[in-house]
Amino acid sequence: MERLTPSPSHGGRPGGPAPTMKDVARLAGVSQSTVSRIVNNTPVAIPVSDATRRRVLDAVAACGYRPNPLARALRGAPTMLLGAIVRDITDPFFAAAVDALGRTAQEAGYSIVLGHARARADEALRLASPLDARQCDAIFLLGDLQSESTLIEDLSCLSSPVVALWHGTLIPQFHSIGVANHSGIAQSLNHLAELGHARIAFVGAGLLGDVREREASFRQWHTDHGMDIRDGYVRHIRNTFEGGRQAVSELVARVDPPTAVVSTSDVIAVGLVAGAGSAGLRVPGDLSVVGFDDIPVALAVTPRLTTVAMPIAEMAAEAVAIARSSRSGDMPRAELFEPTLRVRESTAPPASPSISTKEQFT
Amino acid sequence: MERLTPSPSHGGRPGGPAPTMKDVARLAGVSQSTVSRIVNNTPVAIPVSDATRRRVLDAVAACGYRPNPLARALRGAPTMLLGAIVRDITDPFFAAAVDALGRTAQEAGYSIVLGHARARADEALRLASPLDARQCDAIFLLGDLQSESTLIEDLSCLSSPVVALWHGTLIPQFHSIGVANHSGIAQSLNHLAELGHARIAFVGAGLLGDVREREASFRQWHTDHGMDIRDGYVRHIRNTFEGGRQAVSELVARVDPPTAVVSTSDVIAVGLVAGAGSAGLRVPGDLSVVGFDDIPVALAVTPRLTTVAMPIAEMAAEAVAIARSSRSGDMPRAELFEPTLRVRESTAPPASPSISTKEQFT
DNA sequence: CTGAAAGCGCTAACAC
DNA sequence: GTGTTAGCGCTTTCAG
Repeated sequence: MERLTPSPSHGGRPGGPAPTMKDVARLAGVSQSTVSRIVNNTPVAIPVSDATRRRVLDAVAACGYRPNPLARALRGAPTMLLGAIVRDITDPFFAAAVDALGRTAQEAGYSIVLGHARARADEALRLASPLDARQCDAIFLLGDLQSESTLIEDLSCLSSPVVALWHGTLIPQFHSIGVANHSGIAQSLNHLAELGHARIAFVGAGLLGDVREREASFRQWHTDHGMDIRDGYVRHIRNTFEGGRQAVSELVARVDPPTAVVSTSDVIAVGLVAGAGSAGLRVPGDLSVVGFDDIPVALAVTPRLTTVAMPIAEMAAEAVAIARSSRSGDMPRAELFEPTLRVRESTAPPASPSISTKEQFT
Repeated sequence: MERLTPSPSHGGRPGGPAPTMKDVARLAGVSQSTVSRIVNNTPVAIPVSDATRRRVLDAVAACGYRPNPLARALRGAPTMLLGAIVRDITDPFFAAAVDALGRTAQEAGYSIVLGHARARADEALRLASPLDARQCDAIFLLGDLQSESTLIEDLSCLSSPVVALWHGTLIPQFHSIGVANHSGIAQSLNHLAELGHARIAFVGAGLLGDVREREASFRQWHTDHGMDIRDGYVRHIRNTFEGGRQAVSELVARVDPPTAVVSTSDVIAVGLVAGAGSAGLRVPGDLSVVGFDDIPVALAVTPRLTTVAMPIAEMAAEAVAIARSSRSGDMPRAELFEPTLRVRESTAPPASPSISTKEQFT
């Protein structure tokens, strides 16, 4: 099997200027265009002679030539770079999303460039967008970035396709891939209702689109079922473990504590479980908890989290597919994926004074 | 304040070909080179006339011109792209590392390109490295990638600087930034020893460099202190929550269970705590647990993890600094950062039959 | 003070 | 079958 890359013995001295196509041409005693044809396997009416091909390929190997992607890109070739603009890669859900994107991208030969959400109002036009869109064949928006309005505007006058994932509220000018939040929340609440819960709280990170939708669904579901939501049962916190911890400590201090909590992420839910533990409550005995996302950390706690799972990999694959197939000028497409509730150990019927926790737990 | 980017009203129609420098020149009625000078603020003996400058700047704004980074890069300008090759972004520690890298990078105007660790032995020379190094001004290796020997070899005959972070065992040809694993483990063990622990187990993800070093340090410490390590007290698992869970269940099933465990990551440690909970053990009462990394998830469990923290941000900043300052041909530099033990709630003196857990917990 | 022209590394007509 | 040539968008001498 042929080596793909130069080893030092091939003459590719580190530090030396990279060999160009011209060097190969000189070495093989042919013209530059011939090298180009052979290297690119350009389909041509009458093929290249085998002798020349050999000579050129040998020269390529000899000097460790590799085509310069920049020059190719300048000529209009795709850069094979996909931009992913994500607010916070530290959020395990988005880390998972980037990973999924990376995997599908890789299969198609692309790499992922991480963009920065925070727009910088800097010196000059040259850094209009830190991740300059022209270097990428497509841009993915991960999460709700509506607040970055200049970003959105920048992106909307761009020739490369933009796909928004998990943006929550729609951005009309871009393709979009989202999750059916309403269904996810309804599944969670139906599950809790079947278990017998009537006092259910909601804990979500404020502001962002998907979360907002989930909260709306939470309210809608209560309306649909003729149930009231008690004052203070809907809490807005930051999307952190600590946020979950705090929220639960406030919730259980009430005179009418909830018997169950649905949260908008597993990060929060894990914090909820930890906080419940610190407060001396058992989960699910004293408090049932439902998460959202089904990221690895959902299995990191005892009890393992009941949570809403999304087909992240499929969504990422679809995003890449849309990006690749979309021609500029196409109508933006919008797709919604169905989430599924994964019932695990963090939900159970609410405790009632007469029955011990153990017995209720089917 | 000036807008940095074209809005549609400026004529930057989405989909239309991006305006080039030539367009601006025509629009302003000057030559292309003049535009270049003005746009780049080229310092020149006798400056450009204010009238021309105005005209050009107006033209730039009018057509929404933005320089093409590809063309600049072709001319030798830096691409402002930094490659980060990371085995698994899903590992919260490396997500944090990438985030830190991204932040420092951003401050300097760079973006991060995610590379793929898994080398592909594909069709032709054109995709020698999926993340072609020539597109990046520098490459960062995150974690131990020694196993990807072709990657290492590829990278070593490269003109751009390569910095290896958290590689564990040294890669002689690259700059390297690591953590003093020995110190971290020693701090953990000293802490446990002071608490009175004598039966301490080690749980680590196998194979990789930093982990290997940590295991060696664990053994070294025991030797230095004239202590034996019992058979089966050193366990190799995958770096997952589940791995930690399983490990603890095996450990506590022994006739001589350990009273404390040190692990090579917080992910494992959290799994350990969860597993202990499932097994009916209290942490730290029945089992003390020490993690490594001090990532957010360390606070996600009850009790909060005692763990070894690394100055991730400083390390990332130093990596970027080295990358920027390094000229090809420089001697590789190696730097070691000192970790610090953060004592929290997951460690306490070992239970002794006569004293209740509560009382021991200072 | 400004313009003309060469060329970065590569591809794609077009010749021969 | 292979070579010549003209750019892709930009920077940079070198002339005016």
